[in-house]
Amino acid sequence: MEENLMKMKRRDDGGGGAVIKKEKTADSSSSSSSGDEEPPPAAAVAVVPKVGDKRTYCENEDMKPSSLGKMELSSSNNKFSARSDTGRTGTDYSMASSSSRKEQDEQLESAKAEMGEVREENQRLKMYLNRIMKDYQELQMQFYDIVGQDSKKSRPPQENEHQEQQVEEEEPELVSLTLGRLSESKREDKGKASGSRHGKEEEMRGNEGLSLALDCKFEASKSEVDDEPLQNPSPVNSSQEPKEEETWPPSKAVKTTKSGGDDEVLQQNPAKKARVCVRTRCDTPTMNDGCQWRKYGQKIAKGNPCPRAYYRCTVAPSCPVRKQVQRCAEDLSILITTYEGTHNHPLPMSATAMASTTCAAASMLLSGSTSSGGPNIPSSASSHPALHGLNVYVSDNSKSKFYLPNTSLSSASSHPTITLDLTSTPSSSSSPFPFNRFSSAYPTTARYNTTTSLSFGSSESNTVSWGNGLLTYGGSSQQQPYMKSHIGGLNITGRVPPSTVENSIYQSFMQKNHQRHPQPPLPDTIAAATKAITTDPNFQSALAAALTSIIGAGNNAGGGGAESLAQKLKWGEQSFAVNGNGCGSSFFNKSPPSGSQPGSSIFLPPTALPFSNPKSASTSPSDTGNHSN
DNA sequence: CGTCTTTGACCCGCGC
DNA sequence: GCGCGGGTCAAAGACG
Repeated sequence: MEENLMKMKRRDDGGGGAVIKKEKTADSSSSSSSGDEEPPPAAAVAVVPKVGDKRTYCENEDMKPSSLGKMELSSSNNKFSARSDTGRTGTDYSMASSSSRKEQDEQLESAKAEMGEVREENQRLKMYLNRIMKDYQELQMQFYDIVGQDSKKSRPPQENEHQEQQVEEEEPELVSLTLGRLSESKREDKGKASGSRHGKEEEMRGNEGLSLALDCKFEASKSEVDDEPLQNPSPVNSSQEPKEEETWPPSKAVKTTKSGGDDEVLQQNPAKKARVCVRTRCDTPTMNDGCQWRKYGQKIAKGNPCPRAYYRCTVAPSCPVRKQVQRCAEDLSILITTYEGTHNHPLPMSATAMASTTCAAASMLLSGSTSSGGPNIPSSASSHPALHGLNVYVSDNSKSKFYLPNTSLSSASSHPTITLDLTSTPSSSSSPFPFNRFSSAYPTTARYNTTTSLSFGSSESNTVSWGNGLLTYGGSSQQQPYMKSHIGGLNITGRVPPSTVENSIYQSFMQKNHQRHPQPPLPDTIAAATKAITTDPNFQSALAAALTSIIGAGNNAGGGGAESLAQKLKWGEQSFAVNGNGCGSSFFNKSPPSGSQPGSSIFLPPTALPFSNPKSASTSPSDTGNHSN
């Protein structure tokens, strides 16, 4: 046993560099291949006239450039298509004889009508955006309030032996999240201020419009500053690790690792081996979550033809974190990643988002399971908006059926598992809409269905670390208009006055889309969740991850309307370097060439799923298609 | 040559 | 107690 551990350590030590190297290679390759993944904008672009394209429109006197601009902003391809035809018709009739006057007038009228519609839509969209902005600002303010309160609460020292309780109580308080990554300079500052959480927050607050500092009290005190956490594990954002370590006692690691800490944890709470299951849409073998993983096994689980791959975290030699990666049997495009354990090392910037999310989920799970007392943890799931905006299911394998219909992770041990459904599309439904994701496949637990879909990792076209999760709803690029609603959905997650958001965002969404997606977004659930947001600090980390992901998407936004939207989403966050520098370079260090996907950078079509590129297998390379056993 | 992935074998827990 | 299935190990091959 000891021998093996040492062996492993040696291998892990050496493996890290190689993995990184490989990852970089993968990045470059993927980024270069982004063009291939580019959504066929031909149709959309060809149809959508540019503002300056007067040849198309200006012959029609009623087509004003300003209106055209708005039209373009609305990014409604279908409508553009219609209007484009109209424009061409206008060209024709300018050469027509006066006998066709009536016909021209009719066309003109229809064009005007369309313009009116478009304007209205633009107005609505602008309103949405404004609301989003306002909501965000309010949320930010409340967040700061919460952070302030938490920091005060966390002061009282609890040095008793019951770390489990302590952690569960303190964990939310330990989190100080940074929404939106920092520029290089900011990172430096951050590092310098690692010991002073409040100072850092204030600093960021002052300098950046969007800042929730990821930090951990435990770690911050003992950790050093490092801008390159990968190479030198002295943490800039090491927040998750200590928390997770205490809240997610790794089952196997406890067995194999003789360290006292783990034993302690195990003894304290042997039954609680929380797992966080993340469902994502990903074409690639694994989702790039920013960590380095080494595959150590693969098995075909019963009920799922797709093999399950087992990975160990190799960022640190002794890191007990493991993850299982498996394709969903129902929808092979869905990747199910189950994290178990806690990083005992600083994480790369790109990995903090996922870690914080999973940490929040685990915290939510554990705290809920302890407090609610029910094995199914309904109260936990329903009362924890921590991951609202993601679909969250909580299951305790000891009782309830694991949410994955064809997967049973429960047999080995009692693993309370929380599932973050980051797939925006139903696995089996033809509808690409997240609202429709109520399916029998998830029978057990509360679900927060929102419009938010956080797609982790990098895509072949948008090669980014997971932290650069892209906001996508899994639809085609032609569904871009919905994007705004999705963003609204996210805002709902952080929105404190729920009624406003629900009414504004969801209503708007439903107004626009309920024809195609008649299923309501469970307003009660949303209301409860949003209401609980104000009281649950766990939300912070999930929100951080979510917003970070979205902002990362904005960072990747190439241009056009998406870019402007993304820029607005930055909320004044200047440190998001569009070119992939600064925070973008670190956290979203794999930004694709901007403009490669005009007007749709945020909205990756399903063909360009924002996940790890196959070559980035370094993080978890093996193709799960390989079968063994 | 060193490292990583693959994969068959083994271990262990759980249910019957 | 036995079988099943999940999880892990470790030798061998692959890869850079």
